[in-house]
Amino acid sequence: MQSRTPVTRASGRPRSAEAAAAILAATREALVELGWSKLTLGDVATRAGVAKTTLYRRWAGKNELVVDAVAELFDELVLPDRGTLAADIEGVVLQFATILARPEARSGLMAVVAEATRDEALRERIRESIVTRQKRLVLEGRARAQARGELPPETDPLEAARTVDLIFDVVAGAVVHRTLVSAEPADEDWARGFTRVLLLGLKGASQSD
Amino acid sequence: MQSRTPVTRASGRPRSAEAAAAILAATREALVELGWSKLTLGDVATRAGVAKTTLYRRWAGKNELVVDAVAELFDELVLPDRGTLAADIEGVVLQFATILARPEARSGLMAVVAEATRDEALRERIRESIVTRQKRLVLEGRARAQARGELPPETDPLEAARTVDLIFDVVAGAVVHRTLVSAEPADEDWARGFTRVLLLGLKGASQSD
Amino acid sequence: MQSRTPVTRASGRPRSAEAAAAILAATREALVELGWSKLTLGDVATRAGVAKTTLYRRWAGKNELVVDAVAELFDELVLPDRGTLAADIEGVVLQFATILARPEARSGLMAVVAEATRDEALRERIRESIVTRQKRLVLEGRARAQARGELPPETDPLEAARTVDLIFDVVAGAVVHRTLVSAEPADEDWARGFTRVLLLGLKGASQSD
Amino acid sequence: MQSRTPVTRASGRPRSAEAAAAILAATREALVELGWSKLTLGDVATRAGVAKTTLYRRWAGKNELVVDAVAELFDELVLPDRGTLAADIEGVVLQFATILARPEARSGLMAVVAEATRDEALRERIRESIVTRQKRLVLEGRARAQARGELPPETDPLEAARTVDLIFDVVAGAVVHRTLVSAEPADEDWARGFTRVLLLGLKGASQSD
DNA sequence: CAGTAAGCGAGACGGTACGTCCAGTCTTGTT
DNA sequence: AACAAGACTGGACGTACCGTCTCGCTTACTG
Repeated sequence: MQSRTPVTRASGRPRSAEAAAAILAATREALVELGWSKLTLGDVATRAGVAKTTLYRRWAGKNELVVDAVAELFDELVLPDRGTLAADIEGVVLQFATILARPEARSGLMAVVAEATRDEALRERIRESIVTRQKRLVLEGRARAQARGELPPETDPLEAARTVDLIFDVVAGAVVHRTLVSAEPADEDWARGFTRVLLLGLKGASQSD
Repeated sequence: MQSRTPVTRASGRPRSAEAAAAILAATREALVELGWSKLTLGDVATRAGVAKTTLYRRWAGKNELVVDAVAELFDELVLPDRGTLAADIEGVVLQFATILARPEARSGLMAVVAEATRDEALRERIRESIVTRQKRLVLEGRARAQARGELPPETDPLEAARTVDLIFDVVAGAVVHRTLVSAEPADEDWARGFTRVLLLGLKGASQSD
Repeated sequence: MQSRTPVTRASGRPRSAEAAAAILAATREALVELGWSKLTLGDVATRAGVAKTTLYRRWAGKNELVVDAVAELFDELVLPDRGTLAADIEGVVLQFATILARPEARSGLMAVVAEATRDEALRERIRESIVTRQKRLVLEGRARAQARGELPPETDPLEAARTVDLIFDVVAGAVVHRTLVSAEPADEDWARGFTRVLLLGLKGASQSD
Repeated sequence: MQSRTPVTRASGRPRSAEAAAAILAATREALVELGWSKLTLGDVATRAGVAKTTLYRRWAGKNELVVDAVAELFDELVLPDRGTLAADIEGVVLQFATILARPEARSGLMAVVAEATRDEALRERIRESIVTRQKRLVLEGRARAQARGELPPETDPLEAARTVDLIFDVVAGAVVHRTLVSAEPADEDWARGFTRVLLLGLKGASQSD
């Protein structure tokens, strides 16, 4: 995720590659069973079959560890090709809702966002590992719709970027709010209704520009 | 917020009314300075000039206390009468963004939502104290728009309720996601763009029903 | 040992008297089983059925705790009345050797002395709790010998004090060195030989003054 | 101190001779600065410019290392020829007190003795490296006094050995107790008083045998 | 208006987790 | 094979809070 090929040939025993994977898996497992607030790093280390020091050597604390553990979950998201833009969006919305239905994602994501309200570095880490990385879905979706002729090619690149951000916040925000704050399921019906409003809104906005 | 009218006339010394207010104020103060995770109930008690036992006699723990402390913040929200539905919505969106810019709200709200992912009772408490209570804004807004003739009177009450929920999740979710996850400001420009998409979407959806 | 009657009526829950006793007993028990270096305060707390915090609330660390635990052991020493000064001294020497044969005394005393080489406060605590307290034996022995007419009443008080110190260092030092450094038993034969040399030396020195 | 002459000609790279010396010197340096309990083998290795593995290849642990480091200090002791037995003894006593005034000796010696109370192998190592080695001073002193005619040649070899042990324990024990437990200086005055008592006692004891 | 039941401040209590430090071992590549 | 470097497991450290408890004191309703 960060260093590809170490330029300076490190001396001493190299860090175990297995350890990092085991720790992240153990973190997700513990999030499922215990949730954020009862997750302890000592317990994660034990589950991973690793000493606490090994864990602290690689992550500064609970926040950083959980961001990394949760970020991997969202990499599962793919843009399905269902033939129409509306169907594609509905598909992503449902996938997203499915991930947010998993306890490790629910608990981990919100807690980390809460912590980030007071920690600029953590905020940046979230933006980098999660937000920016997943905006790819919006970009792909638009490109595919343009290829199909459903959307015209964008003319103003700045405006286009602003629209991508807006779509991302609206989609992700609505799903998160529905499932976590309102605590109602984001099922197919809901996804269909939401997608319709979103697409009509976007279409109307682009025409009346 | 908890007991309205005590049915069983309590004997013994009654609970100090000042204490509750001082504790909630101290909680918000501590949230500002320390954030959720570093806020300790011992510290809150000290700030409020109260013993820890007094605090525990009224709230079961950190979560419950913070829900109450944060819920009060959202009672500030009012629906401004700016003449058009679009302007009214923009006004509420900006007010909401302003509250979410305050550290006690950012940190407290998200943390409590995170905890609620694993605590049904807390989830219910949030729904009751925050979500349901603030849906009044959507209802008022619709009523006012209908009075102005901007919207037709609803025909299907079930569909109408579903739309209220959708609007609430989209508005609240988008603002929260924009400010807390994407960590970008929800300023006037953004509010205008967002409102336009939302209204066009809703209008289109209601016509093509 | 320290506060007789609390003048200022303490507020809050009073400290448990049983806890202190249980902790000191547990400390001696752990010293027997584990020795100084493997004794951990967490283990002592567990044995005493007490939380670690309770232990730390009363003692600053391992050193202070062990000084107190060991000091009590030496309070068992009494000056037997065996009829002659020589016999009395032999008796004390053997009692002292018996105590030093107990593992909690051996291990605890020397370790604490070792730590005290770099800690003036600890040195003072040892002097107060052990050295000064046990010099009473030398004083009593002299008084009894004077009453029997075995020793003349002292004339120069400064010289007398210096002699008490010398006797104490020679007796305690020889027994400790014999048992702990040379690692040979301080049995009756040895005690008899040692006492004879000591008494003859003291008698000779006082005559040739 | 450990391997005299390697019988089996070792293959591979031979052990660095400088390393051992550097480690022992670093150990004494660390004892001075940190004392026994805060001395860490990692720090010693760093000071000696050596890897931890090198250190562990030669010593089993902290105890063994410190015994060796401290034992060398006592090899400085020599029996001065001041003309009379009394003066010779006073000289050794003062030399011994001087060494014990050095922090590396105080702290290291007592700590190692404390550890030895629960470790027979370490006890044996101390007896071998320090006790037996330094008894030479008592033997030399007696021989010299006999040559001068101050003492008669011994007749009973068993009794003579017992006396050597007694003298050693009394001298070493008194000095150690005086300086480390009572925490008073063993200066010239004290040495003179102590020596007088010791010699008179020994003389009296040998006459009345 | 005396009695009494509950509330109150203070702070000790049994626990649990923290994040750090060190012991002693192991795994690299280098000498 | 010894070496420097440094990651590894394991375990104790001393601290910080949690939520409970036990004090002595205060307050307002009740009989």
